[in-house]
Amino acid sequence: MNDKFLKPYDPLETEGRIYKLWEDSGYFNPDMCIKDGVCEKDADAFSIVLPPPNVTGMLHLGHTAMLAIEDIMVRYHRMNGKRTLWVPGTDHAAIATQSKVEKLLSKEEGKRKQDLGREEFLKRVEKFANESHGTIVGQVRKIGASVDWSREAFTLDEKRSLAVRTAFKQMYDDGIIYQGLRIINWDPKGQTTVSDDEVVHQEGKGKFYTFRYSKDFPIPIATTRPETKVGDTAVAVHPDDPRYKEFIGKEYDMVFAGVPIHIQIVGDEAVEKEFGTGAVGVTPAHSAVDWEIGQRHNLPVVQVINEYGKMMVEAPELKDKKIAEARAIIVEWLKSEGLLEKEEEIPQNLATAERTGGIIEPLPKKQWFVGVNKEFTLKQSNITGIKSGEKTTLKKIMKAAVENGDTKIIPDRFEKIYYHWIDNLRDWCVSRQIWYGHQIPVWFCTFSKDGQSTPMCANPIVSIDTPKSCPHCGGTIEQDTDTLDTWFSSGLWTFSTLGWPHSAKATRGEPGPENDFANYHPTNVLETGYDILFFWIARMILMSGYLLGDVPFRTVYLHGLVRDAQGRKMSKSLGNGIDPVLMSEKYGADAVRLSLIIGTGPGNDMRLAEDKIRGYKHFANKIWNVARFVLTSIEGMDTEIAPELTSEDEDRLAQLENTISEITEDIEKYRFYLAGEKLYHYFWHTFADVIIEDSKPRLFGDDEKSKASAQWMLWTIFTNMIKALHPFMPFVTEEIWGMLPIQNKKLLLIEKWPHTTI
RNA sequence: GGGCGAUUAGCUCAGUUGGUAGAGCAGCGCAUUUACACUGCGAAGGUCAGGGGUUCAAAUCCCUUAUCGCCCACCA
Repeated sequence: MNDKFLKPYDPLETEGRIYKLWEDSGYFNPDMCIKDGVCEKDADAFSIVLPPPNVTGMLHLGHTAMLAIEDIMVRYHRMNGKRTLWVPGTDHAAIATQSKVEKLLSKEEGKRKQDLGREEFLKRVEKFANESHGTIVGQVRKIGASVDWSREAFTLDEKRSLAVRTAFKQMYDDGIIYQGLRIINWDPKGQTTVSDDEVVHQEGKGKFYTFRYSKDFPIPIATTRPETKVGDTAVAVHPDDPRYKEFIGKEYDMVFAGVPIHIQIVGDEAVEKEFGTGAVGVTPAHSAVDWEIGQRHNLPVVQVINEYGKMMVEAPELKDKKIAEARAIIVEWLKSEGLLEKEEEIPQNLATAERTGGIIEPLPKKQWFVGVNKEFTLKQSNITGIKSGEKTTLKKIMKAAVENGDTKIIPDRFEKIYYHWIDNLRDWCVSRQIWYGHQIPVWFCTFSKDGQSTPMCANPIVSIDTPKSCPHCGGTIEQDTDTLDTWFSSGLWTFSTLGWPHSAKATRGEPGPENDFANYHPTNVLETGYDILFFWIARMILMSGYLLGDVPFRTVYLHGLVRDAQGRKMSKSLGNGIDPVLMSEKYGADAVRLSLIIGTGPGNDMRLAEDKIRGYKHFANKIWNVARFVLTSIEGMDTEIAPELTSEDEDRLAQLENTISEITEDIEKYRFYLAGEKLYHYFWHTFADVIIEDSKPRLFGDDEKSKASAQWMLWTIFTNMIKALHPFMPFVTEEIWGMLPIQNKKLLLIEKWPHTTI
């Protein structure tokens, strides 16, 4: 027996070595598995893409949980002879990464990105992203994830960039992507637009002021934002409101807080008679609702707040004042003029930008949008309920994909949440005024003179390849300086990682990366946290549905958030984060994995304390000690030929079969927490505590037949359990497997999953 | 305003299609020429948040109340 068994199991010494063994074998790559007969060329596929971690830093326990769950599925299916592919990668995470580097730049060098210029700044971001990438792949290895590194992708690399430009062009040509002027969410801190989903509402209190523009104005209005009222161009009332009906159509000129305003009274159904004064001061430039009222009544748009959150009116007392200052000045003015009728405190949600925390300012801006209600013809459709060649919309596709069961979401309550999101979905603003990301593949033809550029040709040039000059007039062209929302490129992830658009016409069946798209798309499972259901999952269904007429994955498995022992979200500022790498080094990756699997169902948040991880370290050691005992007990036994078994041993093996078949079913039905718990419980409290203890007198007794039966029974249970435990605790099981006396042994990684007769 | 989830042992949580309540950690007692002290054995600990209903049978299904948490939403 190996001397190693004389000491307790040492994960630190073992894990790096074992991972290298796996990686060197090449069996994370399905092509290699086919080549060596681990699986058949025409075996069923099991494919999964790794949700690409952001290159903003390092992995946290949420990532570890994700890697553990996915690795369980992948190892299980690989052991079952499937053509198993797990594609790894990282996400450039546009805004998140850029703002991180901006912060570093300011902290370390006291510089702003403008001081460096776009090109130099982007070099810094790339350097940062590269370092972060190195950390991340190291962590992914440490956890034992059996991803195919030969297919690693990055959302901003050349191949993915081609996919992005191809998708953009097709959407533009179909009229789905358009440029439009409307109210967008402006983040003054990040100096960019953000999408509706990137706005986070924070509960707070606000003041609700009721006032009149002037003594002579007939209708009082109410607002939480007095500073925007200098941009009002109308007052809207309900058309049936007896109090105000008679004023509809009238116009007034006044000077409000030193700013001349022109107000017309309009009747609009959107106004609620019962709320406030029953009249709305309409500010088309600084409120999405008011913008729509403005559209309906052809109201002028007067912008009074700029991109820096400062007033842009001429009145000297307000000019260049910050929003908060302007508000105070205007409230003071209202008071001094005797125009303020009421001031109350009300609960109010503050809209902030997800990444920078900046307070969102609604502003009118010309941006690029993906139209979710725009009709187009879906040429080829595999989506149930949508026929090939039928006219449809992105919204309909997204809904049909889940409603008709082409994609299932686990737990299913999230399907309802998903539908609700789609029902409320508005056009997706995809352009960002940041530097890091996929630059929009649109060029404008301009004529430059004296530093002034004027547009020449009316239509922009949208192209996959960079055009040299304007194809219409031969003039010089400039690329749109904006970049795309990071979720645009992540939306393509399931197929951009598999070679689309190049390998879209590849031959099914022939192994090799050039045929990945045909061989592995749609993917089987997408496993990720429920917090990115809208950001990512919905966008993937959108992109895949539109570009391929297919779903991106058959099943979505959502895991919960990992919280600390007190139930708080782990964060740097709280200092309560548990570092997965540190934990792996202390207790072993197997223990960390198991602690994140057991005791947590899909979609539920979990609390994790270090004690739990320690508990599973003990389990790894228990497996180790059982291995030692079994190896000692079977010395001299023939592991090839079964002896005659006692009926008790037959029963024990039947119980093993039964347990494994339950575990198999649990894994198939995505109940990993149950499978893990059953493995743990059976191995420790049935096998070790009862079966092994009972076998001791027989092993050391004189009855040779009973001894042989006991040996065979112990050996059979042990080897099958090592296999069944492997997806959950890959390192310790592979290490033990390597020391077992078995003829023509392969890596446990590619051993067959224990099949049951049941 | 709408929707969702949670409430089970001191703590953290499981409990699959309803069939006598389970684990880890903590704690208590016992055991050291034992494969394993990163151990074993044993005991203790729960009117499954409250109330009502369906059922032969409810932690599980239905209704309701409470508390906590989350998500969505253009009440100015």
